[in-house]
Amino acid sequence: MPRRKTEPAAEANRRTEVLRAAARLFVEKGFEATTTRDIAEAAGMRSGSPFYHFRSKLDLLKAVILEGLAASEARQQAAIAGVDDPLDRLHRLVRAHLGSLFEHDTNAPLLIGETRALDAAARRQIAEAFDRYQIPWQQTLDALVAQGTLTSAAPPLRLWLFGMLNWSTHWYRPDGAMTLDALADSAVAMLLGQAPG
Amino acid sequence: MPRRKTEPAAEANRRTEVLRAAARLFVEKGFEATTTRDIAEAAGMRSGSPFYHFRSKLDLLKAVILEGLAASEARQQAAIAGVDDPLDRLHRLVRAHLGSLFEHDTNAPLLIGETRALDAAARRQIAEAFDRYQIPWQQTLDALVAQGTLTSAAPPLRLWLFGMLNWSTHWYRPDGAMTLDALADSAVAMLLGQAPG
DNA sequence: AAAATAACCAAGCGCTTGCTTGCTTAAAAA
DNA sequence: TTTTTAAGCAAGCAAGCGCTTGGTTATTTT
Repeated sequence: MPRRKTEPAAEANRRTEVLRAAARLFVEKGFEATTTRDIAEAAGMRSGSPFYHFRSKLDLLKAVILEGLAASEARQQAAIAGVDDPLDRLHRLVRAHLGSLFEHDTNAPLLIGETRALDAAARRQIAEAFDRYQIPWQQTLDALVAQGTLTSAAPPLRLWLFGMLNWSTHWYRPDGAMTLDALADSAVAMLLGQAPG
Repeated sequence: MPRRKTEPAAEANRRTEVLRAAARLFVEKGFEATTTRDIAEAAGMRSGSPFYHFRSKLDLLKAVILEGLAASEARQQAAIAGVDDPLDRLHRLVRAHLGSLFEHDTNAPLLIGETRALDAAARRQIAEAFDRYQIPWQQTLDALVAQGTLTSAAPPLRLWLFGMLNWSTHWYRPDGAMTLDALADSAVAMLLGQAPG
């Protein structure tokens, strides 16, 4: 029984609510520290009910990461569509990524560390999705080299960049003095060697 | 009964073996996913024995992080002792930090994320230790600004740098083609804006 | 030699965990 | 109107969890 008789047929899948609750808790407390009871309660259900929508807790983790990553990818595509200038593109990529980390409710990149718990097949699938996500980054870095703004775009550069952005979740607070735009500016300046505008 | 009658009085504290085993497992599988039985087995004990040396699993985590951090600090001090040139100092700081991440057996920086599990008092204590660890970094960055090698050393710069190094644990493999020295070179080059030597 | 201590082991307690099973009911399909 | 389906709930099971307790033995101290 759908626990609400009102709202005729509109409301979207209840599965999504479980997914969102799980994503938030996984990020907040970590995968292992989050119980399926926590998730059920956060979604307003009884303890066994999430298992109607997901076969196992691991399955739920996999879905959280993959669907969250897909959302970040969509956000990324929207941010750079039609933008040709490489520096502008880079800035938008950085800003969109930080947005996925701090603004969105399903921030997948944070959960890379939790993939430990998954089996090899799931890990490979997630790694492939991450690789796809990073393709526009490498292309943009290459373009910056071609126009002389950067001197080299060997693969480690992209990984350094990606890493420094992801780690910012350990120190940046969105409600602090620094805006997300300023954070993005700072990151780009760091990459370009503090050559200020 | 100390399980070995040989080795008269030499062998160091058995506590240390528990600590090391815990450190390795916490890094490998994460704090929550590691059971006290895992730790006991890795140290060659029965399941309850670690609790002779540590009051609780959380206490063990705290000790792993604090003592690991102290070891990294010692390594850091040894690396920069008597070195005056700022760029040389920076390079040594970076190299020593990567060494703590990949070579040492108790690599504390990786466990920052696991402090979630600890109470506020322990977290504060660890944060203070981390702040101490970062003091030489900020000093060196300031010196690089003073000599004109960097244009700015505002606090985010140090955090970006620290973050990109720490995140390298997600992609760098010490047994791969790239040596740790080369990795350190690459990181410094990234910070200086790819101005190659 | 006697007493104290350090460093465990063997056994298990109470609780939490992921997950299952059988039932129920609102809504949709026939 | 009857039947089927989607979406749960109530209850609980077996395994695993952190941790305790009471004893045991090699070593150290007195």
